[in-house]
Amino acid sequence: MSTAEETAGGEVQPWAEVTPDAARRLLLAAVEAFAERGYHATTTRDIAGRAGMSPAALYIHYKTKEELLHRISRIGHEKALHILRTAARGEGSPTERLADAVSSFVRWHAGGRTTARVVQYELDSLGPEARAEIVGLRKQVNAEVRGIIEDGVRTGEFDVPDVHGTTLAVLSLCIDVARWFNVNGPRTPEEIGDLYAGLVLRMVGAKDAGSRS
Amino acid sequence: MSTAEETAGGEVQPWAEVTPDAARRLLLAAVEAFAERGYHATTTRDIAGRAGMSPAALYIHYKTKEELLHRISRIGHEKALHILRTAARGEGSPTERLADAVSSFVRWHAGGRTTARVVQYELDSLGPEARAEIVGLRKQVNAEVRGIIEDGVRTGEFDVPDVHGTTLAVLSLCIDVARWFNVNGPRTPEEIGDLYAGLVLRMVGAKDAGSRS
DNA sequence: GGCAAGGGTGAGCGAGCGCTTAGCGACCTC
DNA sequence: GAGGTCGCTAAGCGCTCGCTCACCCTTGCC
Repeated sequence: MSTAEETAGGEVQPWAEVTPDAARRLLLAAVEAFAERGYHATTTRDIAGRAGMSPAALYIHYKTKEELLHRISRIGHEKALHILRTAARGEGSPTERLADAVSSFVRWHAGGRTTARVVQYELDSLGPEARAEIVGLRKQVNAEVRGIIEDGVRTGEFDVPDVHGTTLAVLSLCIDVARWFNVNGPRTPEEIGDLYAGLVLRMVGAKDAGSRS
Repeated sequence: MSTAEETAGGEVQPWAEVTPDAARRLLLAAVEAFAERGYHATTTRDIAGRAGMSPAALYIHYKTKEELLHRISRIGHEKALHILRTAARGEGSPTERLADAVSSFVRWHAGGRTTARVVQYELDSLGPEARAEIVGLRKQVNAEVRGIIEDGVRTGEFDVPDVHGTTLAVLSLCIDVARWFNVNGPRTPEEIGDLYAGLVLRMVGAKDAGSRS
């Protein structure tokens, strides 16, 4: 299930699209710093320092500190949406597709916790226009999950009295992994993904929820 | 289920213990500001302004800005722990106690979203000693929930292969309510609490999970 | 009335912030 | 080898930050 973008350490590196090299190094440094201390507590001097550059170098590649966060947030959300779409629009029953979606979404939040933290928790640090764009992406994320659940209800595989509320809860459960997951903890992203897929199948009342590991 | 501390607006006001009055007004202003913009993005001038005071007034009642966050975080965690303890150590079957714990815990996160946001998401803004103290409280919170689940497994009411992982997931689900809950949204804290209690009973494989609203 | 005590204010300190500007060296073109 | 371009740096601007300090007003006690 792991893609070519994953390193041995498990951290996803989907930043190949960012060029030139110096801009990518700055963006990576910003992701680390934002994840560790939060957007507002991070200084441009810190970002530039982590990238091995002077503070002024940042402004050659990015207009403002906020543009850095915006770029990170957009790329991250697009990646998350892509992961969910792949699972949601794949073949298989709604049960299989929901399990696939949850486990891969959770793996992304755990394995790429650094990025996921920035993506999920620094939304409010964006300005109004940037936030509006990101909110649009989040609605698409929501729609993908709701789509699978609706499919399962239609086929009779799921028993879900409140589709909207349950969709919200499922996504919420996955997203919060980025808050508590610890790389040095006892569980791998894969283990959390499997555990959560099973829990979510139970939440939607899937017929064979118990039969999965 | 609502306590005397709840106002008509649904926002909990457990700050009666903070005296004198000026100190409480400052703390309340800080809770609002931290919840809206985050600890690091909030200025002491903003806090004092919301409380109708000059910037210097803050330092009569609190040594630093961080002490404000520490006090808020401790009081909030103690309140959350008290809510969970009341449900966990009440009478009734594990199923009833778990449903009670989840619904009241969720109600607190939704209804007192302002406070809950600060309590749950600004932990990393505390210094090492203050954070260590709060982490201790969080472990007690975790233990209460795990205790109920273990009871349910023992009586055979629950079917939980991974007690620690499921405990983590249940708490995570409840806590994340503080991130997304919207006071102007379509659902009341009570509705979310009931919905989540039902979902959690399904997660632990409770026998009568489906029979609850 | 005298006066200490405590809650409050206006002004401002030193530091660090996001960001700008002038200029430098490596490289390409001809 | 002269000149232009690009990526980058050293220095620093204007501003706001957390926090302090000298002073003031109200209150209660004798």
